[in-house]
Amino acid sequence: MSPPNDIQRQAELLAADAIGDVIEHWGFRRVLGRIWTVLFIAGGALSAAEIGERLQVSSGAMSMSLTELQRWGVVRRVWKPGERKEFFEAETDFWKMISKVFAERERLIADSVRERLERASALLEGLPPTDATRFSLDRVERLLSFVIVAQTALDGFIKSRTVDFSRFGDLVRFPIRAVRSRRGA
Amino acid sequence: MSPPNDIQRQAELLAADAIGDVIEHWGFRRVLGRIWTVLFIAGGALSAAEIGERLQVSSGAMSMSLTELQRWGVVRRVWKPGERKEFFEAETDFWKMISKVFAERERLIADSVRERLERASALLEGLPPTDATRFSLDRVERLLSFVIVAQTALDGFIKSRTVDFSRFGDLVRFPIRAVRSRRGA
DNA sequence: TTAAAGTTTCAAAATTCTTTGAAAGAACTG
DNA sequence: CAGTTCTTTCAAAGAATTTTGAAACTTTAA
Repeated sequence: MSPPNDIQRQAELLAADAIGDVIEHWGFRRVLGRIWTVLFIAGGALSAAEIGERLQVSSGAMSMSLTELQRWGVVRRVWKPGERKEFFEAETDFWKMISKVFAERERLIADSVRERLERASALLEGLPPTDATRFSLDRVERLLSFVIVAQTALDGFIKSRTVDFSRFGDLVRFPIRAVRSRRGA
Repeated sequence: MSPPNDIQRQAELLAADAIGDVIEHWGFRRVLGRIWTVLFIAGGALSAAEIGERLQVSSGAMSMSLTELQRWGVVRRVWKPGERKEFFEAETDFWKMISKVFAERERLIADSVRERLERASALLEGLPPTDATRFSLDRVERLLSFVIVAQTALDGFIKSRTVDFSRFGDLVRFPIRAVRSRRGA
């Protein structure tokens, strides 16, 4: 019979892999989810070496992954008195993590996407207005509106934990100017 | 001076790349977003060859990408009378696309994740109940609760276009049994 | 200051993902 | 039916991402 410790580790890995998959489906590296899960289940702070051993991850990868997890605000670095090495613990507030990750993600691409769509729109506006260019322009502006509406909705969600996307339909049904002017209201 | 067509194409590519980036940040291949965008801006149905030419994508990649886009329900295949080849057009209803994609994503991993977390939980329940195993068990059950709450919220969002994640805090504050039993209520 | 312990960096290796293009397969046409 | 056109498949190539591990760096303690 294997010592209880082994079974506990096995359960831990099973859970870590499951959450790793979830995290991967949302566009992060699987190992980030696995590390966070090990810390979350452990409860107490663990050293990088300890985590690396349990998950079979090299010291280099651990260092990089832990830095990244901290950037996303889902893992904290802590020091224990008398101990030389650094320890890490998981953030346990799910909402905090979700909102931070959403906010960070948005921040990373929002501006560049809007800037490019605006540039595309400007290019089309500079063209002689045929039916074809007017149509394309309308479509590009719909994309831009969508991006703005989605960003606004996401911001609201982060602030209030609540979203209502009912107005999304407007992006299909109404002339684009009407939708966009409503944004501030 | 370049003919207007070139500028229109340039604008199209600019927008396609921008939306490609958005889509990539949400875990899909960039080319899927680029193809959808070209179709969306074009409005009318285009052939695979036509799209491939505009985006510089091989016929093989086009075929695979278009199949995938159809699986996600964001592009439709259409036939034109008298034309031998197939044409494609973009779904334009943003909400339809978002909800379908969320639903499909969830379907793909939900069961396997829950099954593994339940297995981990069962393993820990089979262990002699020390403080350590009880703690780990609590944490694994919190993860399972979180996954269930998130899935329920996502399902609700897809149905009603509305989410309220206020209860998320419960996953941190309350004993886990209380949170999970509340689920049905 | 030196040694020890621990962490970070980064080039190379390994792995995974994506694309290509040729061949096979369908579907239509005369 | 044979030829033509178009689509799909898939093995190999290419690209991108991730991981490793050794060297460089940092911090602490004596």
